[in-house]
Parts: sequence; C-alpha cells; structure tokens
Amino acid sequence: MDDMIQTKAAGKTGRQHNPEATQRNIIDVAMTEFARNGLSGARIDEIAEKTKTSKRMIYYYFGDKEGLYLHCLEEAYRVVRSGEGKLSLDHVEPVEALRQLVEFTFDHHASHEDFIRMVMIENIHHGEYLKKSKTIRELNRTAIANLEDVYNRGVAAGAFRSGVQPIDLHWHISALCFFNISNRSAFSSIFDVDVGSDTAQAVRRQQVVDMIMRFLSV
Amino acid sequence: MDDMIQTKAAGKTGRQHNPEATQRNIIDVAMTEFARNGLSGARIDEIAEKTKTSKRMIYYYFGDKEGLYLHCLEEAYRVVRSGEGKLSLDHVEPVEALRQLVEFTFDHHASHEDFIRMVMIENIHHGEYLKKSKTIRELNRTAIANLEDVYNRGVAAGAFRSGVQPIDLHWHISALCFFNISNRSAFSSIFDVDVGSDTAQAVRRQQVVDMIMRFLSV
Amino acid sequence: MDDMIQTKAAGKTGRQHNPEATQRNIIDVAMTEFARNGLSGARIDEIAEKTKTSKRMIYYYFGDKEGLYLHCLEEAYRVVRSGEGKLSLDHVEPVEALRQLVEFTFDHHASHEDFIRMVMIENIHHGEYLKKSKTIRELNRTAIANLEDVYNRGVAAGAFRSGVQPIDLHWHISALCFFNISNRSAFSSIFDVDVGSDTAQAVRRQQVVDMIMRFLSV
Amino acid sequence: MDDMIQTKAAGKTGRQHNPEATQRNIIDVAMTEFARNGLSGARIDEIAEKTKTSKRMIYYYFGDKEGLYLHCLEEAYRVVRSGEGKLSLDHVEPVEALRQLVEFTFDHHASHEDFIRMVMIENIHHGEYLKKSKTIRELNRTAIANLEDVYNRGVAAGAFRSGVQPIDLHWHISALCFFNISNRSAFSSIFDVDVGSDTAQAVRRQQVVDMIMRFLSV
DNA sequence: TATGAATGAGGCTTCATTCAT
DNA sequence: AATGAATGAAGCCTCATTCAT
Repeated sequence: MDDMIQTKAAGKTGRQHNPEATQRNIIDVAMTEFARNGLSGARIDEIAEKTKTSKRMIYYYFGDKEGLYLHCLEEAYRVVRSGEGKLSLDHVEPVEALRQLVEFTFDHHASHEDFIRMVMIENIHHGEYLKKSKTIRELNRTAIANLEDVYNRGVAAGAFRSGVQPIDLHWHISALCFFNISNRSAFSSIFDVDVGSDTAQAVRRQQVVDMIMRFLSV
Repeated sequence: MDDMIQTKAAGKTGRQHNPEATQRNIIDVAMTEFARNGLSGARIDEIAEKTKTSKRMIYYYFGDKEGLYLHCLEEAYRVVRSGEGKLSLDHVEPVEALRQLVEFTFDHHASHEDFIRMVMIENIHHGEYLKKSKTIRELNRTAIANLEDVYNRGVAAGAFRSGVQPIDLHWHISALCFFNISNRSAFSSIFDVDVGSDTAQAVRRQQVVDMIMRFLSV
Repeated sequence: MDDMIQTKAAGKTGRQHNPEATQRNIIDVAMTEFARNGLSGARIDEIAEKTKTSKRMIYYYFGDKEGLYLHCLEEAYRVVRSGEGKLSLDHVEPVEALRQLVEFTFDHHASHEDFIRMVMIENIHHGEYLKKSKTIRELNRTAIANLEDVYNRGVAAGAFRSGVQPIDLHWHISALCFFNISNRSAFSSIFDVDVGSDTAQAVRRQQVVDMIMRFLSV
Repeated sequence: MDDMIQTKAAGKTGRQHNPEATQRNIIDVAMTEFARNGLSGARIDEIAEKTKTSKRMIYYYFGDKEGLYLHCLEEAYRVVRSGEGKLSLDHVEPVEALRQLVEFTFDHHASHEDFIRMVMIENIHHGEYLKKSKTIRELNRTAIANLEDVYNRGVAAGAFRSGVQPIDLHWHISALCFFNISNRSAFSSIFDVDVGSDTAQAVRRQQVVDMIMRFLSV
C-alpha cells in the first residue's frame, strides 16, 4: 500500500523521490540507446537527456558507463527469461510440445529485438560483460530444463531419435530464431528483399519448426 | 644496376611510393581493428600506428573513418565470396554436392571470423553501409547461383523435395554457420561450456549438415 | 561579509561557478581574436589559452566555432548600438543635431575598431551570419529612428532639402565613417601617409560633417 | 611568330608548355578563391583542383600560399589601375570632368568586386602584404594625378573651392564607391533591403556624384 | 536526492608543404 | 615542366566523468 502511494507520487512531477522508478527509467532509456548504438556508440549525454532525471544520477546509481551497460544487459536477460517461464508444456505431448516451444522461441525473439541486439553487442565484446554477471548465469541455469524435459519425454515415447544433447538442440533452435532477427538488416541490404514482411516471416517460422522436427525425427 | 632495382622496388625504408601496397596495408590493419572493436570502438590513431604508413594517408586514400570502414567491409566480402567461388560442384551428384556445400560454408565461416564480425557490426548499424555499397551487392548477386543449381538438380533427380526457395535455403545454411561463430562468446559465457573445441565443432558441423539434408529430404 | 562577497564572486582561483562571467570572459577574448584574425584565421586553441577557463567550456556554452563567432558578432552590435542609444538629440535644433550625430558616428566608429573589423569580416562572409541572427536585426530596427527624426524636423524647418530617404542618408554617413577605419591600413600602405594621425583625423572629421551638411542643404 | 605558335599550341591540350599561360590560369583561379574566402579561408588544394595544372606548379611558380596571394593582390591592382588609365579627361572642362571621374569610379568599383574583396582582405590583414609590394606602390603613384589635375583646373576656373587636398578628395570618393560594394552584404542582411538592385544603384550613384560636387562647390 | 558547471584526455580531420619519379 | 604519393603539425570537437552547491 505504501508502495502504491509511492508509485503514484512519483508519476509526473519533476522531482522524483522514488529511487526504483528513477533507476528503471534510466535503464529503459539506456537499454534503447545501447541496443541501438552499441556500447561505445551510445552517449551518456544523450541517455541522460532522454531520461526524466539527470546525468549525475546515472553515475550515482550505476557508477560508470560500463556499470550502466551491465545493468541493461541483465535487465534484458531478466525480461526475456521471465517471458519464457510462462510457457508451460508439462501436460502437452512431446511432439506438440516441441512445436510449441520452437514457435514460442521464434516469436519471442521476434518481439524482443532489443534483447537480440544486446546479445549481438555482447558478442562483439567477446561476452566479457556476460562473464562478469553472476545474475545472468543464474537466470540461464534453468533455461534448458524445459527443453530437456520435452526432448526426454519424446525419446521415451519413441517420437524423437536419441543421442542429441539438449544444449545442442537449444543451440540450433537459438541459431535459427536469433539469426532471423540479428541478420535481417544485412540480408535485406545485400539481397534487396524484405525478409521481415508478415508473409516472409510466416514461411520462415514454418520452416524453422519443420527443420527442428525433422532433425529429431527417428 | 643495383640502383635500378632499388628504384623500382622503391626501397625498403623511408618513403614508399607504392600506393596499392599502402592501401592494402591500411585495409589489413583497419579490418582487424574494426572487426575487433566495431566502427565507433576502433581508433584511427591506433589503426595508423599499426600501419607501415601514417594517419594522414588513411585520409588521403579513404576520406574519413566511415570511408575506411566501408572499404574494409567491401574487402571482407570480396575475400569471402572469392573463396566461395573456388568451390566447384558442377560434376558432383546433388546430395553429395549439397553436403559439400554445407560443409564448405561451415568451414569457410569458421575460418573467416573477421568477416563474420564485420557483418555483425553491420547488423548493429542496420546495414546502412552495406546499402551504400554497389560493389557488395554485385558480389552477392551470384552467391546463390551455385546453391540454386545443386538444389534444382536434386529436385530433378528426386533426391530433394520441391517447393523450397533457394534464398530460403541459403538463409538457413547461413543462420546455422554464421551463428556458430557470431554467438560463440555469449553462448560460452552463459552456459560455461567451450563450444569452440575441436570435438564440439565436429559434432556441430555434422549436425548442421544433417539438419539441412533432412530439411530437403522427400 | 568579506566572505559572502567572496562566495558570491565565486572566488578567484580554482573552479569558477559563475557562468555569466565565464561566458563574458570567453566572448571578450574571442572578440579580440576574431576581430584580429577573421573567422577562419582565429584559433580556438589560442582563444582558449587567453581565457580564464578551458577550451572545453567554449564548446559547452557556444557549441562550435561558428556559434562563438555569432555570439561575438551579436555582442559587437549590442555594444555599439547601446552606445548610440545614449545620444539624445530630441531637444536640439535639426542642423546642430545632425552635426552632432555625424560627429558622434565618426567618433563612435573610431573608438570601436573591433566592431568595424567584425563587420568587415562579416562582409567577407557575405553577411551569412548576420542573416542568421534575429537579435542583430532587432537591434538595428531602431537604429535609423533617431536620424529620421532629425532629418524630418530639418525638412519641416526648411533647413534640409526634402526627398532623401533616411536609410540612404544613414548609408552615406556610415560609408564615410566606416571606411575611415576599415580602409586605413590599405590606404596607408599604398600612399605611404599616416591617415590615422590626430591632425589628419581632425581634418577628415570636419570634412565628413561638411559633406553631409552640404548634401542636405537646400 | 614563334610566340604565336606557342600561344596557339598551348590551348586546350592537357600538358601546357606555356609558363605564362599556366601562371595566368593559376592566378585567375586563385584570385577568385582568395576573393571569396580570404587568405586563411582559401584552400591550396581547391585552387589546384580548379586549375588546369597541378598543385606542384603553384609552389613551383609562387613559392607558397602567401606568395600566391601577393601575386593575386598585385594582379588585382594592375587590372583596376590599368582600367582607370583609359579614362581621359584632359580636354573636358573641370565640373564635367569631375562628374565623369566620380561616375567612372563608382562604376569601376561596382564591376570589379574581386578587387574590392581583395582590398577588404588586405585591410583585415592590416595591409601587410600591400606594404611588401613595391609593384603596387608604383601602380598607385600616378592614381591621383588625374584627379589632382581636374581639381586644380576647377579651382583655377573658380568652379571648385580651394583648400582641399587631392588625396583627401580621393579618399572621399573612394569611401563612397568602395563601401557601396564592400558593405553591401551586411547592409542587406541587417536592413533586409536589396541595396544592389538597378534602381537602388542608380539613386546611390547620383547621390554620390551629388555629394562630391557639393563638397567642392564654392 | 539532485543539478548545472566544469574538466582533461583523446577523438577525427585538414592544412600547407615536400618528395620521388 | 609536371605529377601522384606522402607528410607532420595543428586544427576543431566530443567523450566520460567530477565538482561545488
């Protein structure tokens, strides 16, 4: 309740006395900027300007640019992984479950472009900030559990071939869904086709599901 | 006579009057720096220092930082596409040809990490520099021809199912081979596994080939 | 109290937190440099060095070299026009008033060489910065009012011939007073005479007044 | 005759073997650039590019940028003074002669804007290059002779008042005719009027003549 | 908690000029 | 007489960060 009042009071008035809201606002803005421009490309000044607060607060809460970036990275993973957690496949039969999982992953990536771009940027930086974050590693520890369960049930039911490591399976699904977003610009620029249109995406989605299903079929 | 030779070779020290060598040297160095640090992350000063020539010559030949970057990007595509051109599959039967093509692509990407990173960086920049380059679009115009031929022959022979667009097939092969390099760091950081080891790569390679073959099987 | 004054004045050493003083100091220094060397001839580094503050602050307050130049130009006009405002001729009879006005203009130009030089520089730049400045156009809007009043009163009194546009009259006065400063160097260099000596200036001043009076006499 | 052949051969073909033509071409281009952009504003590279020859030749013939500028300055004076020499007033009666001389000066300045701008630039540089040029001083030595003759004849005929120094008279005529071109941009920018229109110029011309005539009338 | 002023280091780029052929 | 390649010095500007209040 106290919480509600706080939240309400923090709304539109100039001076924020709600640290969490301030931090969240900073992270939101910074995420967009980092995702758009990369770590070295993003400008603290520009981030501060688009914020409801001032530059000083960024340093107050996050120490420096890298600290802010790391927090954005963590937030990106938190949002995405928490979204994934909502997918419940426990009572769905394996083949159908896998299809749903792949479709979900495809859609989920497509609707979280900022996350994709943050990961791209991390890859440019050789994953050095990911390595620093215990938070992120913990977030991912359970990410494969779902998939592993579905796969094992499918193998037991004779629907999937055995011998595939869940992490490899995860890898392939990721590759197809991630690349779909990450390399869209370059692909479009080079081949002069719009790979992002609704119909093109529908075809791609079907193919990706198809590919994974065939990959596991006996 | 010694003199003549010296003169022709332009000497080993002092002023070099070999524009092509100078430009190539600059591009080589710059490519490494851009691939490592991105467009905004790379430093002209550092590039110049690692060069056999001076900072001034970078501007003399390439105008500005973006001009240099664009030339590197073009060079990266030129090298990779010219490497691909050496793969001759005309007289190989379709199934075997496709396997070779996928394996080649997998290996080629793995051995051209700088190219992969340049494309990643371009994607961060929304492909805006690729769009500017007529050269690159021309280089890619024929990139799919090989694949299309193999696929069509396979369909004709009853070895592949019909109805797949060559560009989509290219897309999937690219996704799997590209992601293998581009997302290695993040994957390793997150799951604490070494996805780059020889054995891991051998497995992955086999799986990628397998996946594409199954995707096309009737 | 001494302390209070000190605090208010922000102290003499270390970080000054007196934005107006900082800006004024920069403008003062920059004006001198621009007036002496022109827009492209002036050096930001040199301006900064002669300032109590740093090069960075120039950019903080004025954006870039052109912004600084524009502010100097505006300041030059502000100073000169405000000086002119102090000349009150309302209760002086027209002929005497005109003489005073011309003499004042002659002296005022002579004592504001930096202003003259800034206008010369602007003319070299085709007046493009003047065009940009709303401030300056507003400052000049009332510059002719005084003159117009005197002239009209003189015509009404039968002391001046009618049919001369105030702006043309202003033009001629300006020409004679402006040229006196602006072209002194070239004139001296060419004819090897010192046109700036006190006696030479006294003669010139008398002639200029004479010329304008005769120009308007019936 | 040899000369004629040379001249003819030097025409449009790439390689010029006509030093004088090359130098003239350089001076023509440089004059325009200096007049437009000032000494520090003009770019040797740009001048060279607009030339039929190369940058090296500029240094070959003129030593350095300042040398080139000085030659342009001298050329500007040479052209203008030689134009003035064509005005012959020996057999015209003094009042009419003075009118013609003023009108000619007014028109001559108006049609030699580059000259005006070169003088403006020199004034910005405190006439230091003019001082260096013996050529220019010699060119000007006779510039006042014409005027002096007319004035003296007028005084002798009782048409002009006595007591005016020819150099002062020259000064006033110059002021009015020079300012008409030199300060046109600033005047237009400030007062938002087109002082360069044909009708405006006709009025101004008449007024300038009028002013000088009245100044000398008994 | 919050802010505008201030900073030093370093970034990109341009200039007039010279060299080797 | 002519040229393209090369250069060092110096120019303008931007960055992440900190201070004083």
